[in-house]
Amino acid sequence: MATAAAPAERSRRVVRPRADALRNRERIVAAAREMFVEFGPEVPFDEIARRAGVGNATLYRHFADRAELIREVVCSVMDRTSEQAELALAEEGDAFGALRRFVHAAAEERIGALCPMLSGDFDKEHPDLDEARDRLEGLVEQLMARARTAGQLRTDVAVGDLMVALSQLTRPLPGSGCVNFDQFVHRHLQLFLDGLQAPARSELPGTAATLEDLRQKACKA
Amino acid sequence: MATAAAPAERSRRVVRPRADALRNRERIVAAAREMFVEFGPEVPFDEIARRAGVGNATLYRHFADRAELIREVVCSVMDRTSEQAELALAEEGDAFGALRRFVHAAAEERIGALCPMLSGDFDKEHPDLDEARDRLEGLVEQLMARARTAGQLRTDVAVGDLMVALSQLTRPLPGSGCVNFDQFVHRHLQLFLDGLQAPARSELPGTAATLEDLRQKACKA
DNA sequence: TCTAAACGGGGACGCCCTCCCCGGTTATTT
DNA sequence: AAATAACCGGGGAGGGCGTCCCCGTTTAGA
Repeated sequence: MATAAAPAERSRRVVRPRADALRNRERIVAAAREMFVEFGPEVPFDEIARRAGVGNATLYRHFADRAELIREVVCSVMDRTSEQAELALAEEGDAFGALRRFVHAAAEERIGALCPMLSGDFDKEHPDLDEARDRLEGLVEQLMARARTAGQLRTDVAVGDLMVALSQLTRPLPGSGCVNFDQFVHRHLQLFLDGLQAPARSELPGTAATLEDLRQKACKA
Repeated sequence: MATAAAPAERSRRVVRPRADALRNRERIVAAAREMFVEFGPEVPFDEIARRAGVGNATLYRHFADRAELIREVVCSVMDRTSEQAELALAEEGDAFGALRRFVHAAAEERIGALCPMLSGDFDKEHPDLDEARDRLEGLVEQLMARARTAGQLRTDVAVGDLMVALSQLTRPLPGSGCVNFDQFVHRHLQLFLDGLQAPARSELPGTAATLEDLRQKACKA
């Protein structure tokens, strides 16, 4: 019995994680996301642990250092955002309407919280990160391509333009979160989206960029 | 001799500031502005002093605490931005063109650096601050009113919308400044401005707000 | 019921920021 | 031009805070 290796045993690797351990890990990531959004990536680990309802030791047991936790949160947010993009692609008939829906949904996922994480000690080369970024970029590219093909999106913008502006506009104000700041965010996103519509009302300076360009530029800086 | 009070003595107050002291003060404010833009309001005083080319003691001699230095920098940036607004009002013929010119000029003044300063210990009630804010708001209101009257600006936006979005879009990425991030900023501002143009391409959620509303909301939070 | 993995919180270590002190330097006065 | 006093600069002590470990206790899993 005790040594009966079930067929599922292989998927458990060498040691199996306990059920509450997995649950705690998820709670930590969720709490970290909230704290990062509200106070930035420098928030003390102990505070994150308190928010998650676990001891600080548990946090250090799951994540070796801050960079690892940040990466986990970043990937998590990107994945959630990708899911929103897929929903928008699947459920929305109008091409530009899908883009609008995605943008507002991404704001709700607090994608702007990712911005402060691009600083400091943060391994931008991790494969998990590349995968999450590529997936998200591909989906957003699809959304934009459809709108562009439909003649609803101006032709001089790229994924990088949308994602950077989206991140910036949804970035939380540091310190105490403004009560109804969300309301403003969606107004600004709406205005920005109006600016993205075809026909273009002005000529843009510079050139469009992909997320890959941004990553390289960020590293180079 | 030593006690001979010259006629000009009255204008010198009790003690007269030395020439190099005044120069150092200006250099400190300028350096602080750069450092705040690049690293946020939590940047160490010693670093600011180093950038300014003065000793740290000189910095503490001129500013009692961090809040005082931050306030000085904030007022300085607002004043510079107000000057840009006046120039745009005076020199630009087209109403919306003046607005565009102001927005891009404000970005160059790094007005987005003000955002992180709204957090933490920061006396939002100081008269100098109120004065600078009122002046700037009045000028921007003029710019927007002219464009609105000319039928070039959508009617469902107010000063608060423009200033908050402007601050958000020009906020620097923390950590190492991205080399050609400026190029992106101006692209996004241009897109946002296109969304501000009349006729409105979509309906905005929520309601417009003035800077006064923002201040109260920020305090309330 | 038994075993061991996982948990939790208290506390020491170490870092960094703040602020003061004092010898040297520079602007101003006669 | 010399004297004087205000100002400057760098080094270092003090203090707060975040990180990380240790060990008694709890709880999932068999």
